[in-house]
Amino acid sequence: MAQKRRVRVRFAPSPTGPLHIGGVRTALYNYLFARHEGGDMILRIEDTDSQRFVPGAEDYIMEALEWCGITLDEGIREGGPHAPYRQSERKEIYLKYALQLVESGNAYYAFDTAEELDALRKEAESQGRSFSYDAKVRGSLNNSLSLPAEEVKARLESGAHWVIRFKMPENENVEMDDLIRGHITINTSTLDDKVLYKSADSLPTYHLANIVDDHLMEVSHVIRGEEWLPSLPLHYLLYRAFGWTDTQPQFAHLPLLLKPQGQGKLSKRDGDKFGFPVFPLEWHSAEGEKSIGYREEGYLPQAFINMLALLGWNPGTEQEIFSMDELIESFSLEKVSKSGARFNQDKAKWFNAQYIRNSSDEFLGAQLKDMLAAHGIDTTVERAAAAVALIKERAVLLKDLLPLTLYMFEAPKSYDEKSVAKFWKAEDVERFATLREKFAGLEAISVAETEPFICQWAVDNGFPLGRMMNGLRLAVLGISQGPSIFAICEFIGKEETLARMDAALAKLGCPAE
RNA sequence: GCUCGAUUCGUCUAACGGUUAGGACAAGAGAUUCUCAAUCUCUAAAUAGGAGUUCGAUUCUCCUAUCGAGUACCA
Repeated sequence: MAQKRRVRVRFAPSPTGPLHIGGVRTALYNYLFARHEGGDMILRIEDTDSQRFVPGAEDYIMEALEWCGITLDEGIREGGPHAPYRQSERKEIYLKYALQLVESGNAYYAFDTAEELDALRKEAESQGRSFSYDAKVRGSLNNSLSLPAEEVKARLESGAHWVIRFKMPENENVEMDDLIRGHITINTSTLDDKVLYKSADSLPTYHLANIVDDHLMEVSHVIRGEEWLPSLPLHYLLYRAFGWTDTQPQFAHLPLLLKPQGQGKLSKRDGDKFGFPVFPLEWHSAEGEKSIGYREEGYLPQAFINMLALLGWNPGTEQEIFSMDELIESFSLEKVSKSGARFNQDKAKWFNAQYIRNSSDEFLGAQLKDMLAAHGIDTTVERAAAAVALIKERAVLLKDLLPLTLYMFEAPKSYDEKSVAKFWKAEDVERFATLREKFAGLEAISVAETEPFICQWAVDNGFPLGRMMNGLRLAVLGISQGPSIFAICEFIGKEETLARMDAALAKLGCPAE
Protein backbone atom coordinates (compact mmCIF):
# COMPACT_ATOMS: atom_id res chain seq x y z
CA MET A 1 0.00 0.00 0.00
CA ALA A 2 2.43 2.60 1.16
CA GLN A 3 4.64 4.15 -1.43
CA LYS A 4 8.02 5.13 -0.05
CA ARG A 5 7.79 8.56 1.42
CA ARG A 6 9.72 10.59 3.92
CA VAL A 7 9.31 9.39 7.49
CA ARG A 8 7.78 12.11 9.63
CA VAL A 9 6.52 11.50 13.14
CA ARG A 10 5.06 13.77 15.73
CA PHE A 11 4.81 13.79 19.47
CA ALA A 12 1.55 15.52 20.27
CA PRO A 13 0.98 16.02 23.99
CA SER A 14 -1.73 18.17 25.43
CA PRO A 15 -0.50 20.68 28.00
CA THR A 16 -2.74 19.56 30.83
CA GLY A 17 0.09 19.00 33.28
CA PRO A 18 3.64 17.70 33.44
CA LEU A 19 4.66 14.95 31.07
CA HIS A 20 4.85 11.66 32.93
CA ILE A 21 7.20 8.84 32.07
CA GLY A 22 4.64 7.15 29.84
CA GLY A 23 4.51 10.29 27.76
CA VAL A 24 8.28 10.55 27.72
CA ARG A 25 8.48 6.99 26.46
CA THR A 26 6.03 7.75 23.66
CA ALA A 27 8.15 10.75 22.69
CA LEU A 28 11.28 8.61 22.89
CA TYR A 29 9.93 5.87 20.63
CA ASN A 30 8.82 8.47 18.11
CA TYR A 31 12.24 10.04 18.25
CA LEU A 32 14.13 6.75 17.94
CA PHE A 33 11.99 5.68 15.02
CA ALA A 34 12.41 9.01 13.23
CA ARG A 35 16.17 9.05 13.71
CA HIS A 36 16.53 5.41 12.76
CA GLU A 37 14.69 6.10 9.52
CA GLY A 38 16.45 9.39 8.90
CA GLY A 39 13.12 11.18 9.18
CA ASP A 40 11.72 14.20 10.99
CA MET A 41 10.51 14.60 14.55
CA ILE A 42 7.78 17.13 15.19
CA LEU A 43 6.41 18.46 18.45
CA ARG A 44 2.82 19.58 18.19
CA ILE A 45 0.98 20.97 21.18
CA GLU A 46 -2.63 19.82 21.26
CA ASP A 47 -4.22 22.50 23.36
CA THR A 48 -7.75 22.30 22.02
CA ASP A 49 -9.21 21.85 25.47
CA SER A 50 -9.31 25.30 26.97
CA GLN A 51 -10.83 23.90 30.18
CA ARG A 52 -7.86 21.78 31.08
CA PHE A 53 -5.05 24.02 30.03
CA VAL A 54 -2.31 24.22 32.67
CA PRO A 55 0.09 27.16 32.60
CA GLY A 56 3.69 26.08 32.47
CA ALA A 57 2.95 22.62 31.17
CA GLU A 58 4.07 23.45 27.67
CA ASP A 59 7.44 24.76 28.82
CA TYR A 60 7.78 21.78 31.09
CA ILE A 61 7.25 19.41 28.17
CA MET A 62 9.94 21.07 26.11
CA GLU A 63 12.39 21.28 28.96
CA ALA A 64 11.82 17.62 29.75
CA LEU A 65 12.45 16.55 26.17
CA GLU A 66 15.57 18.63 26.09
CA TRP A 67 16.85 17.09 29.31
CA CYS A 68 16.23 13.64 27.86
CA GLY A 69 18.22 14.48 24.76
CA ILE A 70 15.20 14.18 22.48
CA THR A 71 15.76 16.78 19.81
CA LEU A 72 13.12 18.20 17.53
CA ASP A 73 13.17 19.17 13.89
CA GLU A 74 9.94 21.11 13.98
CA GLY A 75 8.01 22.52 16.90
CA ILE A 76 6.75 25.64 18.52
CA ARG A 77 10.27 26.82 19.39
CA GLU A 78 11.98 25.38 16.35
CA GLY A 79 9.41 26.59 13.85
CA GLY A 80 9.15 24.75 10.56
CA PRO A 81 7.37 24.64 7.22
CA HIS A 82 4.03 23.76 8.81
CA ALA A 83 3.96 26.35 11.57
CA PRO A 84 2.21 27.13 13.77
CA TYR A 85 2.60 23.92 15.79
CA ARG A 86 0.22 24.90 18.55
CA GLN A 87 -3.32 23.88 17.70
CA SER A 88 -4.89 26.84 19.43
CA GLU A 89 -3.10 28.97 16.85
CA ARG A 90 -4.50 26.91 14.01
CA LYS A 91 -8.15 27.44 14.92
CA GLU A 92 -9.22 28.83 11.53
CA ILE A 93 -8.01 25.74 9.73
CA TYR A 94 -10.30 23.24 11.33
CA LEU A 95 -13.75 24.70 10.66
CA LYS A 96 -13.12 24.58 6.93
CA TYR A 97 -12.44 20.87 7.10
CA ALA A 98 -15.37 20.19 9.38
CA LEU A 99 -17.64 21.96 6.92
CA GLN A 100 -16.15 20.02 4.06
CA LEU A 101 -17.28 16.85 5.80
CA VAL A 102 -20.79 18.24 6.28
CA GLU A 103 -21.00 19.08 2.62
CA SER A 104 -19.82 15.66 1.53
CA GLY A 105 -22.44 14.05 3.76
CA ASN A 106 -19.93 12.55 6.19
CA ALA A 107 -20.87 14.83 9.06
CA TYR A 108 -23.81 16.86 10.26
CA TYR A 109 -24.81 19.68 12.58
CA ALA A 110 -26.19 18.74 15.96
CA PHE A 111 -27.98 21.13 18.27
CA ASP A 112 -28.55 19.00 21.34
CA THR A 113 -27.31 20.68 24.48
CA ALA A 114 -24.89 19.07 26.86
CA GLU A 115 -27.66 19.02 29.46
CA GLU A 116 -30.04 17.18 27.16
CA LEU A 117 -27.44 14.57 26.37
CA ASP A 118 -26.52 14.19 30.03
CA ALA A 119 -30.16 13.59 30.83
CA LEU A 120 -30.43 10.96 28.13
CA ARG A 121 -27.30 9.28 29.42
CA LYS A 122 -28.59 9.25 32.99
CA GLU A 123 -31.92 7.90 31.90
CA ALA A 124 -30.34 5.10 29.92
CA GLU A 125 -28.07 4.29 32.82
CA SER A 126 -30.96 4.06 35.23
CA GLN A 127 -32.44 1.44 32.97
CA GLY A 128 -29.19 -0.46 32.86
CA ARG A 129 -28.46 0.57 29.29
CA SER A 130 -25.90 2.96 27.93
CA PHE A 131 -26.64 5.89 25.71
CA SER A 132 -24.65 6.51 22.61
CA TYR A 133 -25.21 9.11 19.92
CA ASP A 134 -25.26 6.77 16.96
CA ALA A 135 -27.08 5.69 13.81
CA LYS A 136 -29.90 4.17 15.85
CA VAL A 137 -30.85 7.35 17.65
CA ARG A 138 -29.60 10.26 15.59
CA GLY A 139 -32.88 10.39 13.65
CA SER A 140 -34.75 11.27 16.83
CA LEU A 141 -32.35 13.93 18.09
CA ASN A 142 -31.92 17.57 17.14
CA ASN A 143 -29.62 17.65 14.16
CA SER A 144 -29.45 18.48 10.49
CA LEU A 145 -30.29 14.92 9.63
CA SER A 146 -33.59 14.87 11.50
CA LEU A 147 -34.71 18.49 11.34
CA PRO A 148 -36.21 20.16 8.25
CA ALA A 149 -33.69 22.18 6.24
CA GLU A 150 -35.50 25.42 7.13
CA GLU A 151 -35.27 24.67 10.82
CA VAL A 152 -31.58 23.84 10.54
CA LYS A 153 -30.93 27.09 8.72
CA ALA A 154 -32.87 29.05 11.29
CA ARG A 155 -30.99 27.47 14.16
CA LEU A 156 -27.62 28.13 12.58
CA GLU A 157 -28.54 31.73 11.97
CA SER A 158 -29.95 32.24 15.46
CA GLY A 159 -26.48 31.95 16.93
CA ALA A 160 -27.42 28.98 19.06
CA HIS A 161 -24.55 26.62 19.87
CA TRP A 162 -24.05 23.66 17.60
CA VAL A 163 -21.50 20.95 17.06
CA ILE A 164 -20.49 18.98 14.02
CA ARG A 165 -20.68 15.24 14.43
CA PHE A 166 -19.20 12.53 12.29
CA LYS A 167 -21.87 10.44 10.59
CA MET A 168 -20.69 6.96 11.41
CA PRO A 169 -21.59 4.49 8.68
CA GLU A 170 -23.93 1.68 9.71
CA ASN A 171 -22.80 -1.90 9.96
CA GLU A 172 -19.57 -1.74 8.09
CA ASN A 173 -16.38 -3.57 8.90
CA VAL A 174 -13.38 -1.30 9.19
CA GLU A 175 -10.17 -3.11 8.40
CA MET A 176 -7.13 -1.64 10.10
CA ASP A 177 -3.45 -2.38 10.39
CA ASP A 178 -1.29 -1.57 13.34
CA LEU A 179 2.48 -1.89 13.15
CA ILE A 180 2.60 -3.43 16.61
CA ARG A 181 -0.70 -5.26 16.91
CA GLY A 182 -1.26 -6.43 13.38
CA HIS A 183 -4.61 -6.55 11.67
CA ILE A 184 -7.70 -5.38 13.52
CA THR A 185 -11.29 -5.45 12.32
CA ILE A 186 -14.16 -3.63 13.91
CA ASN A 187 -17.76 -3.11 12.97
CA THR A 188 -19.04 0.44 12.91
CA SER A 189 -22.26 -0.55 14.64
CA THR A 190 -20.37 -0.38 17.94
CA LEU A 191 -19.19 3.16 17.28
CA ASP A 192 -20.93 6.47 17.89
CA ASP A 193 -21.10 9.80 16.11
CA LYS A 194 -18.18 11.65 17.64
CA VAL A 195 -18.16 15.40 17.94
CA LEU A 196 -15.58 16.90 15.59
CA TYR A 197 -16.10 20.60 16.09
CA LYS A 198 -17.78 22.85 18.64
CA SER A 199 -19.18 26.28 17.84
CA ALA A 200 -19.14 27.24 21.51
CA ASP A 201 -15.36 27.75 21.54
CA SER A 202 -14.72 27.53 17.79
CA LEU A 203 -12.38 24.62 18.47
CA PRO A 204 -12.14 21.14 17.01
CA THR A 205 -11.97 18.04 19.18
CA TYR A 206 -8.91 15.85 19.22
CA HIS A 207 -10.13 13.58 16.44
CA LEU A 208 -10.57 16.28 13.82
CA ALA A 209 -7.55 18.37 14.74
CA ASN A 210 -5.38 15.31 14.88
CA ILE A 211 -6.32 13.98 11.46
CA VAL A 212 -6.22 17.38 9.78
CA ASP A 213 -2.86 18.30 11.25
CA ASP A 214 -1.27 14.93 10.62
CA HIS A 215 -2.38 15.26 7.01
CA LEU A 216 -1.23 18.85 6.64
CA MET A 217 2.06 18.15 8.34
CA GLU A 218 2.63 15.11 6.15
CA VAL A 219 3.00 12.77 9.08
CA SER A 220 3.90 9.28 7.89
CA HIS A 221 3.68 7.31 11.14
CA VAL A 222 1.51 7.85 14.17
CA ILE A 223 3.12 6.28 17.24
CA ARG A 224 0.94 6.82 20.28
CA GLY A 225 -0.40 5.20 23.44
CA GLU A 226 -2.71 2.23 23.48
CA GLU A 227 -5.51 4.35 24.90
CA TRP A 228 -6.04 5.55 21.32
CA LEU A 229 -6.67 2.15 19.85
CA PRO A 230 -10.45 2.34 20.32
CA SER A 231 -10.64 5.49 18.22
CA LEU A 232 -8.52 4.12 15.41
CA PRO A 233 -11.55 3.12 13.28
CA LEU A 234 -12.90 6.66 13.54
CA HIS A 235 -9.57 7.97 12.37
CA TYR A 236 -9.47 5.55 9.46
CA LEU A 237 -12.96 6.64 8.48
CA LEU A 238 -12.01 10.29 8.73
CA TYR A 239 -9.09 9.82 6.36
CA ARG A 240 -11.45 8.11 3.97
CA ALA A 241 -14.09 10.82 4.27
CA PHE A 242 -11.49 13.44 3.44
CA GLY A 243 -10.21 11.41 0.54
CA TRP A 244 -6.74 11.15 2.08
CA THR A 245 -6.35 7.40 2.29
CA ASP A 246 -3.43 7.37 -0.12
CA THR A 247 -1.31 9.45 2.26
CA GLN A 248 -2.80 8.14 5.47
CA PRO A 249 -0.11 7.53 8.09
CA GLN A 250 0.66 4.09 9.42
CA PHE A 251 -0.26 3.51 13.04
CA ALA A 252 1.57 1.98 15.97
CA HIS A 253 -0.10 1.76 19.38
CA LEU A 254 2.28 1.43 22.29
CA PRO A 255 1.53 -0.71 25.35
CA LEU A 256 0.73 1.06 28.59
CA LEU A 257 3.01 1.61 31.53
CA LEU A 258 1.59 -0.01 34.66
CA LYS A 259 1.84 0.85 38.34
CA PRO A 260 4.79 -0.73 40.16
CA GLN A 261 2.38 -2.32 42.64
CA GLY A 262 -1.27 -3.12 42.39
CA GLN A 263 -3.27 -2.75 39.24
CA GLY A 264 -3.93 -0.22 36.56
CA LYS A 265 -1.90 2.13 34.49
CA LEU A 266 0.69 4.37 36.00
CA SER A 267 -0.86 7.61 37.11
CA LYS A 268 0.51 10.94 38.12
CA ARG A 269 -0.26 10.35 41.77
CA ASP A 270 1.65 7.07 42.00
CA GLY A 271 4.91 8.89 42.50
CA ASP A 272 3.82 10.40 45.77
CA LYS A 273 2.26 7.14 46.84
CA PHE A 274 5.28 4.94 46.26
CA GLY A 275 8.01 7.49 46.72
CA PHE A 276 9.58 7.32 43.28
CA PRO A 277 9.41 9.85 40.49
CA VAL A 278 6.86 9.54 37.71
CA PHE A 279 8.01 12.77 36.12
CA PRO A 280 11.30 13.48 34.38
CA LEU A 281 11.59 16.88 36.05
CA GLU A 282 10.31 18.21 39.32
CA TRP A 283 6.90 19.80 38.98
CA HIS A 284 5.23 22.46 41.07
CA SER A 285 1.49 22.62 40.65
CA ALA A 286 -0.54 25.79 40.85
CA GLU A 287 -1.90 24.49 44.16
CA GLY A 288 1.63 24.52 45.51
CA GLU A 289 2.13 20.77 45.50
CA LYS A 290 5.51 19.47 44.53
CA SER A 291 6.15 16.26 42.61
CA ILE A 292 9.66 14.86 42.49
CA GLY A 293 11.49 14.38 39.20
CA TYR A 294 14.20 12.04 37.93
CA ARG A 295 16.57 14.91 37.32
CA GLU A 296 16.28 16.26 40.85
CA GLU A 297 16.48 12.79 42.38
CA GLY A 298 19.90 12.35 40.86
CA TYR A 299 19.30 10.34 37.72
CA LEU A 300 21.42 10.85 34.66
CA PRO A 301 19.25 11.53 31.61
CA GLN A 302 21.06 8.81 29.65
CA ALA A 303 20.27 6.23 32.33
CA PHE A 304 16.67 7.35 32.53
CA ILE A 305 16.30 7.07 28.76
CA ASN A 306 18.02 3.70 28.66
CA MET A 307 15.68 2.36 31.31
CA LEU A 308 12.61 3.74 29.59
CA ALA A 309 13.63 2.47 26.16
CA LEU A 310 13.76 -1.09 27.48
CA LEU A 311 10.33 -0.84 29.10
CA GLY A 312 8.25 -2.26 26.28
CA TRP A 313 10.97 -2.67 23.69
CA ASN A 314 13.94 -4.98 23.41
CA PRO A 315 16.77 -5.21 20.90
CA GLY A 316 16.52 -8.96 20.45
CA THR A 317 19.99 -9.35 21.91
CA GLU A 318 21.19 -9.47 25.49
CA GLN A 319 22.64 -6.00 25.42
CA GLU A 320 21.17 -3.78 28.11
CA ILE A 321 23.27 -0.66 28.19
CA PHE A 322 22.57 1.57 25.22
CA SER A 323 23.67 5.06 24.38
CA MET A 324 21.12 7.16 22.53
CA ASP A 325 22.98 6.51 19.28
CA GLU A 326 22.92 2.79 19.91
CA LEU A 327 19.20 2.95 20.66
CA ILE A 328 18.61 4.78 17.40
CA GLU A 329 20.67 2.18 15.61
CA SER A 330 18.80 -0.83 17.03
CA PHE A 331 15.28 0.50 17.42
CA SER A 332 12.41 -0.98 15.49
CA LEU A 333 8.67 -0.98 16.07
CA GLU A 334 8.48 -4.72 15.40
CA LYS A 335 10.33 -5.38 18.65
CA VAL A 336 7.91 -3.33 20.74
CA SER A 337 5.92 -5.67 22.97
CA LYS A 338 2.14 -5.82 23.02
CA SER A 339 1.46 -6.06 26.71
CA GLY A 340 1.69 -3.38 29.36
CA ALA A 341 4.96 -3.01 31.24
CA ARG A 342 5.13 -2.57 34.96
CA PHE A 343 7.54 0.10 35.99
CA ASN A 344 10.32 -1.11 38.27
CA GLN A 345 12.32 1.31 40.35
CA ASP A 346 15.10 -1.11 41.25
CA LYS A 347 15.96 -1.54 37.63
CA ALA A 348 15.95 2.21 37.12
CA LYS A 349 18.42 2.56 39.97
CA TRP A 350 20.59 -0.20 38.60
CA PHE A 351 20.81 1.56 35.26
CA ASN A 352 21.74 4.80 36.95
CA ALA A 353 24.48 3.14 38.97
CA GLN A 354 25.92 1.71 35.75
CA TYR A 355 25.92 5.12 34.13
CA ILE A 356 27.50 6.85 37.12
CA ARG A 357 30.23 4.27 37.16
CA ASN A 358 30.90 4.88 33.48
CA SER A 359 30.89 8.66 33.80
CA SER A 360 34.20 10.51 33.83
CA ASP A 361 35.67 11.70 37.12
CA GLU A 362 35.73 15.22 35.69
CA PHE A 363 32.02 15.22 34.93
CA LEU A 364 31.09 13.78 38.31
CA GLY A 365 33.62 16.01 40.03
CA ALA A 366 31.92 19.07 38.59
CA GLN A 367 28.59 17.83 39.93
CA LEU A 368 30.10 17.13 43.32
CA LYS A 369 31.80 20.52 43.47
CA ASP A 370 28.39 22.18 43.17
CA MET A 371 26.86 19.93 45.80
CA LEU A 372 29.73 20.69 48.18
CA ALA A 373 29.37 24.38 47.51
CA ALA A 374 25.70 24.18 48.41
CA HIS A 375 26.89 22.56 51.62
CA GLY A 376 29.23 25.44 52.33
CA ILE A 377 32.40 23.66 51.27
CA ASP A 378 34.56 25.26 48.64
CA THR A 379 36.84 23.08 46.58
CA THR A 380 38.15 22.67 43.06
CA VAL A 381 36.77 20.42 40.35
CA GLU A 382 40.07 18.51 40.33
CA ARG A 383 39.89 17.83 44.03
CA ALA A 384 36.23 16.81 43.78
CA ALA A 385 37.05 14.56 40.83
CA ALA A 386 39.79 12.88 42.85
CA ALA A 387 37.32 12.23 45.66
CA VAL A 388 34.72 10.89 43.23
CA ALA A 389 37.27 8.51 41.75
CA LEU A 390 37.43 6.73 45.11
CA ILE A 391 33.70 6.17 45.49
CA LYS A 392 31.91 6.35 42.19
CA GLU A 393 31.19 2.64 41.93
CA ARG A 394 29.22 2.82 45.18
CA ALA A 395 26.89 5.63 44.11
CA VAL A 396 23.44 4.83 42.80
CA LEU A 397 22.12 8.36 42.38
CA LEU A 398 24.03 11.51 41.64
CA LYS A 399 22.98 12.89 44.98
CA ASP A 400 24.75 9.98 46.71
CA LEU A 401 28.04 11.58 45.73
CA LEU A 402 27.80 14.11 48.55
CA PRO A 403 27.30 11.79 51.55
CA LEU A 404 29.85 9.41 50.06
CA THR A 405 32.58 12.04 49.96
CA LEU A 406 31.59 14.56 52.61
CA TYR A 407 33.95 13.06 55.19
CA MET A 408 36.83 13.65 52.81
CA PHE A 409 36.22 17.37 52.98
CA GLU A 410 35.07 17.77 56.55
CA ALA A 411 36.31 16.24 59.81
CA PRO A 412 33.79 14.02 61.62
CA LYS A 413 31.61 15.82 64.15
CA SER A 414 30.73 12.63 65.98
CA TYR A 415 31.68 8.97 66.04
CA ASP A 416 29.33 6.13 65.22
CA GLU A 417 28.58 4.41 68.53
CA LYS A 418 28.47 0.85 67.27
CA SER A 419 31.76 1.30 65.46
CA VAL A 420 33.33 2.74 68.60
CA ALA A 421 32.21 -0.25 70.62
CA LYS A 422 33.55 -2.61 68.02
CA PHE A 423 36.82 -1.04 66.95
CA TRP A 424 37.98 1.41 69.61
CA LYS A 425 39.07 -0.96 72.34
CA ALA A 426 40.65 0.36 75.54
CA GLU A 427 43.67 -1.83 75.02
CA ASP A 428 44.28 -0.26 71.59
CA VAL A 429 44.21 3.40 72.55
CA GLU A 430 47.93 3.41 73.28
CA ARG A 431 48.58 1.84 69.92
CA PHE A 432 46.52 4.43 68.11
CA ALA A 433 48.58 7.10 69.78
CA THR A 434 51.71 5.37 68.58
CA LEU A 435 50.24 5.06 65.10
CA ARG A 436 49.69 8.80 65.14
CA GLU A 437 53.37 9.32 65.89
CA LYS A 438 54.32 6.96 63.09
CA PHE A 439 52.28 9.08 60.69
CA ALA A 440 53.80 12.26 62.09
CA GLY A 441 57.25 10.97 61.29
CA LEU A 442 56.41 10.47 57.62
CA GLU A 443 56.94 12.94 54.86
CA ALA A 444 53.48 12.19 53.48
CA ILE A 445 50.86 9.47 53.62
CA SER A 446 50.46 7.37 50.50
CA VAL A 447 48.73 4.14 49.68
CA ALA A 448 51.79 2.82 47.88
CA GLU A 449 54.26 3.31 50.72
CA THR A 450 52.50 4.00 53.97
CA GLU A 451 50.07 1.10 53.87
CA PRO A 452 52.63 -1.72 53.66
CA PHE A 453 54.82 0.09 56.17
CA ILE A 454 52.08 0.52 58.74
CA CYS A 455 50.69 -2.97 58.24
CA GLN A 456 54.12 -4.39 58.86
CA TRP A 457 54.38 -2.33 62.03
CA ALA A 458 50.97 -3.59 63.19
CA VAL A 459 51.91 -7.20 62.55
CA ASP A 460 55.23 -6.79 64.32
CA ASN A 461 53.51 -5.35 67.39
CA GLY A 462 50.64 -7.82 67.53
CA PHE A 463 48.08 -5.22 66.62
CA PRO A 464 45.28 -7.08 64.81
CA LEU A 465 45.03 -5.60 61.32
CA GLY A 466 41.25 -5.39 61.32
CA ARG A 467 41.19 -3.44 64.57
CA MET A 468 43.99 -1.15 63.48
CA MET A 469 42.46 -0.37 60.09
CA ASN A 470 38.96 0.10 61.37
CA GLY A 471 40.00 2.07 64.41
CA LEU A 472 41.94 4.38 62.13
CA ARG A 473 38.95 4.60 59.80
CA LEU A 474 36.70 5.43 62.73
CA ALA A 475 39.09 8.13 63.98
CA VAL A 476 39.42 9.75 60.58
CA LEU A 477 35.88 9.33 59.23
CA GLY A 478 33.66 8.84 62.26
CA ILE A 479 32.13 5.74 60.66
CA SER A 480 33.34 2.30 59.72
CA GLN A 481 32.57 2.12 56.05
CA GLY A 482 33.90 3.49 52.81
CA PRO A 483 36.82 2.89 50.48
CA SER A 484 40.41 2.12 51.42
CA ILE A 485 41.33 4.09 54.53
CA PHE A 486 44.87 4.76 53.33
CA ALA A 487 43.51 6.14 50.07
CA ILE A 488 41.41 8.53 52.11
CA CYS A 489 44.34 9.54 54.32
CA GLU A 490 46.37 10.16 51.20
CA PHE A 491 43.54 12.25 49.81
CA ILE A 492 43.07 14.43 52.89
CA GLY A 493 46.81 14.64 53.49
CA LYS A 494 49.11 14.09 56.42
CA GLU A 495 48.26 17.25 58.35
CA GLU A 496 44.51 16.66 58.21
CA THR A 497 44.96 13.00 59.10
CA LEU A 498 46.99 13.94 62.17
CA ALA A 499 44.49 16.58 63.19
CA ARG A 500 41.63 14.11 62.95
CA MET A 501 43.52 11.49 64.90
CA ASP A 502 44.27 14.02 67.61
CA ALA A 503 40.59 14.94 67.76
CA ALA A 504 39.59 11.29 68.02
CA LEU A 505 42.17 10.55 70.70
CA ALA A 506 40.96 13.57 72.63
CA LYS A 507 37.25 12.91 72.28
CA LEU A 508 37.22 9.14 72.41
CA GLY A 509 40.24 8.63 74.63
CA CYS A 510 39.61 5.54 76.64
CA PRO A 511 36.20 3.91 76.40
CA ALA A 512 34.25 4.28 79.61
CA GLU A 513 34.75 0.68 80.61
C1' G B 1 -22.69 -3.74 30.53
C1' C B 2 -20.67 -3.24 25.55
C1' U B 3 -16.25 -2.91 22.18
C1' C B 4 -11.21 -3.65 21.52
C1' G B 5 -6.56 -5.32 23.35
C1' A B 6 -3.26 -8.22 26.36
C1' U B 7 -1.60 -12.88 29.21
C1' U B 8 6.39 -16.68 29.70
C1' C B 9 10.19 -16.66 36.54
C1' G B 10 8.14 -11.50 41.87
C1' U B 11 9.47 -7.56 37.73
C1' C B 12 11.38 -6.24 32.49
C1' U B 13 11.84 -9.69 28.72
C1' A B 14 14.15 -13.78 24.84
C1' A B 15 12.77 -18.10 22.28
C1' C B 16 8.77 -15.54 15.29
C1' G B 17 6.09 -25.07 15.40
C1' G B 18 11.31 -28.84 17.42
C1' U B 19 15.87 -25.36 23.19
C1' U B 20 17.82 -28.89 29.46
C1' A B 21 12.29 -22.41 28.06
C1' G B 22 17.69 -18.00 27.78
C1' G B 23 19.20 -13.08 29.91
C1' A B 24 18.66 -8.86 33.29
C1' C B 25 16.73 -6.54 37.99
C1' A B 26 15.26 -8.08 42.73
C1' A B 27 15.90 -12.43 46.31
C1' G B 28 19.00 -16.36 48.75
C1' A B 29 24.01 -18.75 49.46
C1' G B 30 29.21 -18.53 48.98
C1' A B 31 34.06 -16.20 47.55
C1' U B 32 36.85 -11.72 48.03
C1' U B 33 37.89 -7.26 51.19
C1' C B 34 40.46 -3.42 56.96
C1' U B 35 34.82 -1.88 56.92
C1' C B 36 30.65 -0.81 53.82
C1' A B 37 29.59 -1.08 48.90
C1' A B 38 31.24 -2.96 44.33
C1' U B 39 32.91 -7.42 41.97
C1' C B 40 32.88 -12.83 40.98
C1' U B 41 30.51 -17.79 41.51
C1' C B 42 26.31 -20.54 42.53
C1' U B 43 20.91 -21.36 43.84
C1' A B 44 15.75 -20.76 43.59
C1' A B 45 12.09 -18.90 40.25
C1' A B 46 7.70 -18.92 34.57
C1' U B 47 4.70 -20.57 29.46
C1' A B 48 -3.22 -18.46 33.24
C1' G B 49 -6.81 -22.90 32.50
C1' G B 50 -9.28 -26.11 28.96
C1' A B 51 -10.20 -27.94 24.13
C1' G B 52 -8.46 -28.49 19.27
C1' U B 53 -4.77 -28.25 14.57
C1' U B 54 0.01 -30.87 14.11
C1' C B 55 4.68 -36.14 14.10
C1' G B 56 5.54 -31.99 17.54
C1' A B 57 2.94 -26.46 20.48
C1' U B 58 5.23 -20.82 24.70
C1' U B 59 4.49 -20.04 19.46
C1' C B 60 -1.59 -21.32 15.27
C1' U B 61 -7.37 -21.66 16.27
C1' C B 62 -11.51 -21.64 19.69
C1' C B 63 -13.63 -21.30 24.66
C1' U B 64 -13.01 -19.76 29.78
C1' A B 65 -10.49 -16.80 33.41
C1' U B 66 -7.83 -12.59 34.69
C1' C B 67 -5.91 -7.81 33.69
C1' G B 68 -6.06 -3.32 30.85
C1' A B 69 -7.99 0.44 27.67
C1' G B 70 -12.10 2.90 25.50
C1' U B 71 -17.13 3.90 25.97
C1' A B 72 -17.29 12.94 26.85
C1' C B 73 -19.11 19.16 23.14
C1' C B 74 -10.93 15.49 27.33
C1' A B 75 -6.82 14.44 25.12
